[in-house]
Amino acid sequence: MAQQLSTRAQRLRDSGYKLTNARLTVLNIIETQDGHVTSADVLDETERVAPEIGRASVFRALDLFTRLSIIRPTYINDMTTPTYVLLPDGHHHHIICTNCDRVIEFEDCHLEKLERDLENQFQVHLTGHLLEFYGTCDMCASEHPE
Amino acid sequence: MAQQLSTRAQRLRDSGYKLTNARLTVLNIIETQDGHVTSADVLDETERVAPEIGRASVFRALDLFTRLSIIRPTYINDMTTPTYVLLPDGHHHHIICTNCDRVIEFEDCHLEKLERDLENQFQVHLTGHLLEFYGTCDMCASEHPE
DNA sequence: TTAGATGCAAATAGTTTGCATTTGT
DNA sequence: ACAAATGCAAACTATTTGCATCTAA
Repeated sequence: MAQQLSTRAQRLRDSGYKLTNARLTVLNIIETQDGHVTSADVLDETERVAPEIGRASVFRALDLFTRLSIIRPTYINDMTTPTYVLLPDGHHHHIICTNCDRVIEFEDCHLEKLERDLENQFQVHLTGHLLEFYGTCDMCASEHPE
Repeated sequence: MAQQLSTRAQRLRDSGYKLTNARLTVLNIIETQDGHVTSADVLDETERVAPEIGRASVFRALDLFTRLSIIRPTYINDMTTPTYVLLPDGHHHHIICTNCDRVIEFEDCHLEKLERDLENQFQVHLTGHLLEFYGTCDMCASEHPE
């Protein structure tokens, strides 16, 4: 297991979890496809890259990463399978077209102040956030007669 | 079908969808439990209230309401089943404790300006948004040795 | 050394489908 | 009247489980 340790991998270890081949492989896949991945994407890629890793371990890793706020499952276009998004610096933002399911990512959210206010108000310690806007994109607006 | 038409029901009709018993029942269930519901919750309640409504129609309704930004599926504590949240005025905000899965809702998000900026920047028409913060709540902070 | 993590394959759930029938408009 | 939506039950698909084995620390 001679993979480089990403910051996130170190975070895993710091939280007391073993850096196993399954976990590092899954993490690496998610980081490489940096953006949105479904469990199916990860399963396929894992199968290709390291077929000895079992399906269950992939799900266990996704679950663990979610609890650590490394990724976050959301529903993009599929009711059945979540799409996992990396929370690069603890946050992620995108616009989802509810007509064609296209995803547009954007950077600035200006939520730092709100985050601090909420921490004070509710006495919580916040580690990340996800902001999703829904609507129709330009292509759908023009094509769509309805 | 002598139910009162909620604003959302009218929105359904205005969008050209039929106001069927299945849809109105599901919508009513979600509005009544106003907050978070899983598909299982809705299925159970539908079974209780109107057993003649088929499972498939419930899912079809949830899917339709999602596309209309009336509700939005999210992951609260279950990787497998989405929790649907009402987007009361097109938006919803909450804090999820990644340790105990408690959900804290809050009102103000001050995202109106960002929303308008994004509409201009990407030429989209936005109908709603969801903002989730992740972290640990006060109770977990005190109990948690780790 | 040993608790924690894995891989496997079978079991479980959750959701979708196809189609004849019904229903809102 | 008739396209749209439904209910049903079977088919699917995604995820989880139990357990013997393995491995990172």
